[in-house]
Amino acid sequence: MRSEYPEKNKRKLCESSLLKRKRIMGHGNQIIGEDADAIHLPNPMIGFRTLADLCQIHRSLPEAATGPPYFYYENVASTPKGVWSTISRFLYDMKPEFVDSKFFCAAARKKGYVHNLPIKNRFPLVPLPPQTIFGAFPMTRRWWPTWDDRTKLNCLQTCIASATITERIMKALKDYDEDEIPPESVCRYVLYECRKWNLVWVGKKKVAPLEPDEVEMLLGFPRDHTRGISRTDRYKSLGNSFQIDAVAYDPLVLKDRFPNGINVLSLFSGIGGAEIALYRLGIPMKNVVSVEILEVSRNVMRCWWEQTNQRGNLYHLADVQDFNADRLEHYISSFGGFELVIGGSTCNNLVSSNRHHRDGLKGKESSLFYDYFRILDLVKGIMARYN
DNA sequence: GAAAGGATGATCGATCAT
DNA sequence: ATGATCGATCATCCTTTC
Repeated sequence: MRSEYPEKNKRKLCESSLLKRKRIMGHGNQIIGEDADAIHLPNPMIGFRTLADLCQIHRSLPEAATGPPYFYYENVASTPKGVWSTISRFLYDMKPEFVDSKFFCAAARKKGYVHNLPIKNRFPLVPLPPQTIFGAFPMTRRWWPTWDDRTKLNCLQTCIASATITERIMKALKDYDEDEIPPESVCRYVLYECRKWNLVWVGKKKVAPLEPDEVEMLLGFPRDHTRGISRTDRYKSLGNSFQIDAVAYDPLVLKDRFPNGINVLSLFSGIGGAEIALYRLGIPMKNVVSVEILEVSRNVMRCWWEQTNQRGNLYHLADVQDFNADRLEHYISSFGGFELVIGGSTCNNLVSSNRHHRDGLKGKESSLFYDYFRILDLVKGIMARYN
């Protein structure tokens, strides 16, 4: 059992290291020294919950971070050193909230969120999705060996295991009876591959990767949300998206605040995770300006928008880099501003699974974070003028 | 061409052993 | 305290198949 103390100590550590960073920062916001950008990931990764929700305390926001608009930014928790402190510095010195979706569903997904939403009185979406592998896939229980102790899946990625991997596993197990525990080296090998590729037991000594519709379910999307596009694109777009239940935990507070609905600026929308979260929370969307570079993903979201008979307007744009002040002025003057700016920028150059270009925020795709900031800051500026 | 298959380490933190 | 080991990870690139 872990006491409360380590968590608090970590917070203090985190705060003091931020202070240290500020002291060390030279002119022009250049950071000098290694210790400067240390943001520690919490363990367990349950965000501000222990302190805020249970104790009902209220966090104070830096002046520059307060809305309007509300904003919600997401990216992967584990990044090269210094990335989260840079993100935090740009986003008005707000401390990221790190949350693992395994506290909301049967699959892990460790993410960091920077947002200025109130953190009191947050509640999970009901009904809760299955919290364990057996809950999500009851049929696997029949085949699950006792020596595989997994109860949750790891992060759902953009690719699945090839047939050669699952066949190698089957071959490694073929000499052992079903009720026999194989030698330790065999178990280690099989478990290593199962964890790495998120394999589940679908037959006697047989493992398989998840199907696209199973990934949809784990991530909280409607069944067959991504049907109609290639299997490869389904895995890719799902692997790049939100876990709906983990995200929907946060904007519930908007429901009471804006009973008539909100205007949403959704950047890096993908297949519409943010919109689905708001929809499931029962927050009407009056106008959604959605920016997404991939046509397949835009089509998936538009399809969902039409099928669910959304009453609001959906405006789709392709490239965040083309989104300038004139365009924003146009939208803001035509429907009076955005209540929420939401999005998770591309993580390609941040994640460990990228062997070739893990270049941090300098990377070709991940540097689009700066466009998130640029656009958010433009919205703040324009809305301040209107008010 | 589009879709699928298959091979390809490194980083960073947590945990363990010394 | 300090080093060894373990464990997880919103992927890319080239080839093959259709």
